[in-house]
Amino acid sequence: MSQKILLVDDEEDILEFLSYNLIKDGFEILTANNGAKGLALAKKHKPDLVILDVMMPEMDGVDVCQRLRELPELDETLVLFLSARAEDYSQLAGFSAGADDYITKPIKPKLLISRVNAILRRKSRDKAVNKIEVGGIEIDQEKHTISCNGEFISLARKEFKLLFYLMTIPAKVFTRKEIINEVWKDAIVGDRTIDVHIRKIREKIGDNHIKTVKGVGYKFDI
Amino acid sequence: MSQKILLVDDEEDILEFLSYNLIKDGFEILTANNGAKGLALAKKHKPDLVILDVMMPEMDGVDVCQRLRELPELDETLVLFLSARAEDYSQLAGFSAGADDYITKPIKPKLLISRVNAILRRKSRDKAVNKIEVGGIEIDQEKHTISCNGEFISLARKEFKLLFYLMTIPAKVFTRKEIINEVWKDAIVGDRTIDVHIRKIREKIGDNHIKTVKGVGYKFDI
DNA sequence: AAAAAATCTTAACAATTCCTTAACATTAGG
DNA sequence: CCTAATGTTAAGGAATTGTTAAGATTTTTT
Repeated sequence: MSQKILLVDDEEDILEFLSYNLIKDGFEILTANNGAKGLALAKKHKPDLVILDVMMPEMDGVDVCQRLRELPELDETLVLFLSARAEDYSQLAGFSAGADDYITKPIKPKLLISRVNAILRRKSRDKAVNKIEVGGIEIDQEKHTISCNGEFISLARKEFKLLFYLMTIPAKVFTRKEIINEVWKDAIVGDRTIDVHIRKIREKIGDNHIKTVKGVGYKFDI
Repeated sequence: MSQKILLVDDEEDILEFLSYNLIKDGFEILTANNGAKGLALAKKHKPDLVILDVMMPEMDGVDVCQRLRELPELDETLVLFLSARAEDYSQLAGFSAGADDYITKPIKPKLLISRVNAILRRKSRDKAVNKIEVGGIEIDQEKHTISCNGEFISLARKEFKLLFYLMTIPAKVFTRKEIINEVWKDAIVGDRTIDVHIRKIREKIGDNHIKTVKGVGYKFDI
């Protein structure tokens, strides 16, 4: 499974140069020659990493990064800045905009590749924590999968989020309020909505794992 | 009641950046730009959490943490390290010095906030009284279960509330009035209602634990 | 961009569990 | 032994959750 990288730079030369080097190293590459296009591509393809030039006309790298960070669906995406020199502005502004790393031009291929690899490796390591296994059921947030005694089951987004939340503290009863706050951060939904999702999860993983505590909430148990 | 966080870092930029993000999330913030000041502030204000930069001139984060841990009045205080990279040194030394968590730079606001919330939530959960064990019977409010010699028994909501209340002070006789006030805060109910619930609890956990004190009330005993 | 598919939410109704009560039985304590 | 307090039981009603299908919404495919 190769990793997707989005390159955003206004200079075509640099795009080509970066693409060439990264493709050679086995990455899947998307490119955009301005910030707006970059944002659109990021939304669509959810790359693992975005490499952003700080200096671009109209929407600069820092702007793009800030906009990216506002999108909840891209909270897994990493950002690496390219800055003309190691100056204060780009480092600090980029940093507080949520950059994960930066490299300075002129770009040396070897350094670029090793930096990109390092940052992506770090990501996958941080995420390794997001695996929970309880009583024969394993849920993996990174891969977005559950396996039930070795058999893989596909859950929809909300179903997954709900089950994952219940599994974070096995046997704890989560109140409907807690569930709504965590799983439906964005919207306001009726009470029956939770039930329906619980039902679907039970349909898929079996009735014995999610228990109803009437008047209180639900819990995941063996 | 907002929670207090003390930030200790020699870089003013980072202090500002962290302050900004944490204040936005409703925390009360104290800052210090070196280890000694940090220690002094910690003693004075007893923050809930101290966020420590590992790398600081003179007294580094690990030192500060060790000194903090020697102060009995701060045994409730949690420590989170900031380390430049995820290197072995900072992780290992930090944890053996008594750190509760660490995050690596560059710091992402969302990750920081969620880590901080997680760690403080963990603290308040551990502290809350939600488990009582008396004479082989354990009642767990979080899990909403009672286990009687290792065997789990399910209680309905009112039954649970009533038993939990009686168990809060073992051997104390609770009057009917007290029970009504605590368990039936909302509604007005007849006297027989209590009896019926007591009966159901006895049916489930055995007759030997809840004793009737005629004319006064009930008590939980071994 | 349109169409198709998958997902999410809701509303209505069904099923279940829980709570309360009333009526009557039993018991403890004077 | 008498009486007030508590125990017991079953039944109805209340509250909560389960289920289903249909209409929105979102995502994916064409």
